[in-house]
Amino acid sequence: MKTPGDSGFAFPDWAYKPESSPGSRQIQLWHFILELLRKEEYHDVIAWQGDYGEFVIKDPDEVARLWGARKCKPQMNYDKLSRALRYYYNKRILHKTKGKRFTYKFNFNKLVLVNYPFIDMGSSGVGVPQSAPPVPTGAGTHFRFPPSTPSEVLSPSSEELRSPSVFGTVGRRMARGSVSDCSDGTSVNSEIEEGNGNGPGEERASERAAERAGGFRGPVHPRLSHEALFRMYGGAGAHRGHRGPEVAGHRVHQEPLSPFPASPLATPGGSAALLAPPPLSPALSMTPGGSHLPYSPSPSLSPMPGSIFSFNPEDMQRYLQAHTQSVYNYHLSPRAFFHYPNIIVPQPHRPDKAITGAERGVITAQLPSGLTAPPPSHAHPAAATHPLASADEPHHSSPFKFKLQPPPLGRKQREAQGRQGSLSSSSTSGFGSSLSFGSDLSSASGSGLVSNSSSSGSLNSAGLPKIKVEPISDIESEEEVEVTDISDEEVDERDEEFGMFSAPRRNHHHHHHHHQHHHHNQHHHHNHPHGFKRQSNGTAAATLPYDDLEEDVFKAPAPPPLFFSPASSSSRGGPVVKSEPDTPPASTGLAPIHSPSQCIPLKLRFKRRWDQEQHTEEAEDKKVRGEVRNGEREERDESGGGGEAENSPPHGHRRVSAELHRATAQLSLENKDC
DNA sequence: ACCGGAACGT
DNA sequence: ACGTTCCGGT
Repeated sequence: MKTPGDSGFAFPDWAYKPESSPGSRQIQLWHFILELLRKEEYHDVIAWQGDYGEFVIKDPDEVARLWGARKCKPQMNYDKLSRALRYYYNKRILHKTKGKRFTYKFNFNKLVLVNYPFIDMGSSGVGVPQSAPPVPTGAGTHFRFPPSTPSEVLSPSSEELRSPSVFGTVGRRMARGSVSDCSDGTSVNSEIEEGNGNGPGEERASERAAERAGGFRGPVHPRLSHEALFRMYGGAGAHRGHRGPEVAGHRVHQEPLSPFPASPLATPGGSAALLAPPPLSPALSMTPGGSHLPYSPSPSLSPMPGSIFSFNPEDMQRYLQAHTQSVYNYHLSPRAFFHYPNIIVPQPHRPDKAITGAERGVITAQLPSGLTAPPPSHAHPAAATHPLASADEPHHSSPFKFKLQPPPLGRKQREAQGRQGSLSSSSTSGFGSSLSFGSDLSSASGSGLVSNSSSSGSLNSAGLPKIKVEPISDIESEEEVEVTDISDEEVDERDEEFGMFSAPRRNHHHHHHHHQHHHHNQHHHHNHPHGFKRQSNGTAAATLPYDDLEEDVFKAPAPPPLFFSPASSSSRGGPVVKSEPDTPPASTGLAPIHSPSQCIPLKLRFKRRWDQEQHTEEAEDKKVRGEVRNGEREERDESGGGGEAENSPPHGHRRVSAELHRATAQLSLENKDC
C-alpha cells in the first residue's frame, strides 16, 4: 500500500474503521496521529520507532501545527497537543514511553478489542491479517517490526504493499478524510496537508518534509465506494485476490513499521500455530449498505453494550474466530469472551479427558440450535478451518506467558487476612516455590488459554503443559508469577509487546507508596493493585474499592460493597466454579448472570497487563468515569469476571468501551470548515 | 519534558 | 466526549 506516499505501514483496516462510528464526527487526535504515521511524507515529523506501537514525534512543533491545521486551531502547540495525548492515557489508547522523549505508544489491546469483533480478520483471506499483531512465538525475531533499523523496514513483500486492497483503499480514504483541513471538503486531494492548496501558507514545512522524504503523493482516489472501503471480507472486493494461497504462503503483510506486522503465522517455521481465521464466507458483508450487518443495528450501531448481537451462524463463527484469535494473539484475557453471547468457555476439567478445546485453549461457540454449528469437536474454529492451523493439532504453539493470579479472595476474607496476618502467606515470599497449581492450572486450561503448545507432545504425564513459573519482576505485584509454557522449550521474548505496559516502568511508583506521607487525599497514591496482599491496615478501607478492581481482575466485577456476598469465599482454593452469589445479578445493574455453569474462575492473568497503570484506572473512576462507568466496568481486564461475564445475556452486554469504539471509526468524515 | 487538574468550548 | 487552554508541580 502504501501509496507512494504512504509510509509503508498502516494500521490495519480495523483501526480506521470509519463508518462504524456513527456518532463521532470530528477527527480524533489519535486517528490523526495514525494518519501521519502512515505517511512517508511525515516521517521526519513523526514515525514509528521502538517497540510495537511506539512512535516518536520527531518534530513536535510541526505535528502540533498539523494538528492545529486540521482542527483549525492555529494556536495549537505541542504543549496542548500533548495534553490531549495524555488524556489518552486514561483511556488507554496511548501511553507514554518513559524515558524517551516525545515517544508514545499505542495500546493495541484497546484498539483491537474495540474494533476487532466487527472486522474482518479474514479479510484478506490471509490468515491473520495485518491486524494481527505479532504474537509471541518462538520465532519472535521475525516479526520485530518496528525494526530498529529503518532500513530493514522496507517491506518484505512489496507486492503486498502495492496491493491497494487492504490498506490502500481504506488508508487513502482515510487519509483524505482526516487530512482534510479546515477547508471545504472539496479538495479531495488534499492529503494531510493542506499544504497543497488550501493551507494557509504555513504548510511549507510539511511540504518540505515531504519532499525530503521523497514522498509525493499519488493522486488520491476520490471517494471510494463504501464497498471498497469495507472490503472486510475478502470476498467482496476484489482485493488482493489473485494471490490465492496466500495464507499458506504466508504472505503476510509485514509492515515493518507497523505495529501490526505480519502475523507470526507467516513464520516459515510455521512455528506459530495461531488461530487463524478461516476463510469465511464472503457473504457476510459489513458493508454499511449491506444486507445485514454483523451486528444488529442498535441505536448505537455499535455492538457494544446495550446492543444486541444478532449474529447469524456465519457471522457468529466469524466473529468468534476473530475474537479467539484476538484473544490469543493479543493475549487477551479469556474473559473477554464473556462479553459476548454464545461463547462458552470450557470448564476446567480433568486432564485425563481427551484434549478438548479447553486444553487447547479453544473456545467454542454455541450457536443457536438449528443453526449451523461450528466445527464441533475440534472446537477450534480457527484451527479447524484455517489452513495454517493444522486442524488436528496445533503443533507448535507459541510459548505463552501469563501471570497466574491466585484465586481471588473474598473480600471479607481478604480483609480478615489482612487484619490478622497482614500478608497472609506472605504472598511475596512464598511465591515462586510453592504454587500449587494443579487446580489452578487446570483452571487455566479451562480458561481457554493455556498454551496450546503443549499440543500433545509436550504434555506431561498429567496431561498438562510444561510450564515454568516464576515471579514476575514487577515488584508491586507480588502475587503474580509468570507462567511460561516451556513445553516446546522456546521462549519468546516478545512477550511483552502488546501490553504496552511493561512492568519496569512503574518503578517510581514505588516511591509513592512507600511514602507514608499522608498520601493526600487523592490522587495517586499507590495503588497496589494486587490487593491480595495488601490492605492490612485500616487505611486500606479507603483503597478497598480499588483493590477490588484490580485484584480481582478476574472475578466478576466487584459488586458494590453493599451487595457484597460472602459467597465469594469460594474462590480461594480450588477451581472455583463461580458461584452465582458472587455476583448479584441485578444489583449491579450488570447483566444478570444466568448460566452458572459457564462461569469459570479465572485465575490466570496474562503477563501483560493492560492497564499498566492500574492506578490510572482506578483514578479513572473519576476522570474517565463517564465512560467507564458503571455499566461497563470495562474491559480493562477485559475479563469480565467469571460471573457476569459469561452471561452476556442479550442485553447485558458489557460495553466494550464504546468510546473507543467510536473513536476508532470515524475519521472519515470530513470536517467542516473552520 | 511531562504530568494532570480545572475550566471551558464544541 | 474530546479536546483546548492554562497552569502549578515534578
